[in-house]
Amino acid sequence: MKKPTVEQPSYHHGDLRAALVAEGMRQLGGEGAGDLSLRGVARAVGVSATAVYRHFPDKDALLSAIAEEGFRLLGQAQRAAFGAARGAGGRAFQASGSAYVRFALANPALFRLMFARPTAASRQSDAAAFLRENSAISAPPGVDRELFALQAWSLVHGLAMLMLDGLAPAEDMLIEGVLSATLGPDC
Amino acid sequence: MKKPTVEQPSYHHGDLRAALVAEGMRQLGGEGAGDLSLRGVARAVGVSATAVYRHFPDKDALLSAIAEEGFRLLGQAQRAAFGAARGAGGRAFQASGSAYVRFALANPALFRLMFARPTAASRQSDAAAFLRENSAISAPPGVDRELFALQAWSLVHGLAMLMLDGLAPAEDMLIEGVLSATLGPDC
DNA sequence: GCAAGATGGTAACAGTGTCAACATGAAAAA
DNA sequence: TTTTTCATGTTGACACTGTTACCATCTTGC
Repeated sequence: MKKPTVEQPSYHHGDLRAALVAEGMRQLGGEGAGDLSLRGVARAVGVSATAVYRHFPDKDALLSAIAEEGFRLLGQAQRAAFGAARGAGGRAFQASGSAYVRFALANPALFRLMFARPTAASRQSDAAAFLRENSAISAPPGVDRELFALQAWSLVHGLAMLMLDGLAPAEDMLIEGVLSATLGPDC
Repeated sequence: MKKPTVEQPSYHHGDLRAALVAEGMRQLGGEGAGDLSLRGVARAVGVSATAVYRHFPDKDALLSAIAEEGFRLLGQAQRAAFGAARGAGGRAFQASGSAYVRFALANPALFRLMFARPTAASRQSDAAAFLRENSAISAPPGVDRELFALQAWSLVHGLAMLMLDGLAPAEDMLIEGVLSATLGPDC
């Protein structure tokens, strides 16, 4: 019996876990509103609400998985921006910071979700690790590198949050202005 | 008929709106968990769930009122720290920033609530106004004051959020370190 | 004193997260 | 191949939530 590569409704879904995470990302995508419901994503995937519990112990676990995927994408965006700017010969670290903020603005609901959970402060390591590495590279000589990293992270994270909340206008020029003022012209 | 100053159960509550906001603050207080329920605060106040709707059009309005009160307290804490530090002769602006972060750490749930609503980016003016005023005073000469204000705000807000999320250890020394590094030794 | 409006309560509805019990199908054991 | 086992998906139910329509009570201006 051949494996059906086309969509063919069957009792077993195949890879429900991935589908749930993907659908969750989709519902949060764009300018999407705040909270998604477990039943909602299950419905969208075409599966019963309780089927989710075969793959996640509870709703929070599903949200955490989605957040994790978000952190993966964020790290990826940062790396891409860093590489591109370094290739073009300048301000690579600042470029990665700017990518951080732009990612938040492009995926507001996802970004909020990623940081709105006191639980599970473990798996953010991807984005965090990137920041630490590259801040070590980009730190001005003579300053504590850990401190510089935290400072840079605080700056971009705070700016992203404030813009998301509408407390600062979400303009690209403003992002560059704030970042270059702190990170210095040679980052 | 004299007005009873002691607690005496009566059909009409007296000042239910204020009581609801107060109870909401109380439930969010301390290390308190995430979200509070409309029915929950109503129950705690000793009133029916639907009585809330005589004072707030919906749950979001109640949360907004609580958030507003939070902003009032935050501004108050900042002002106090600023005044005290100036009296003691130094680093007043940095002190207000440090107060910002410490407020967030002392009231995690409230702080999250305050900034977790895309709606109503209007009434934060209290804390925001304070920041603008005093950053104008404290800005180093020759830099855009609006930009300096936003930069400072981003830094403290980001630091507060990261510490709340457990992505940076919530240590007082670290706060001072991050703030003094950016705001300069003469703020 | 009385009508009117502000403030409170009850009952109900749709929607949610979650659990227990059952159904199905695919892979392991015979 | 047949059988057993186990991961995966379903149905039904429960307690809880925000919200609405309607009824009860108190306060107050005439």
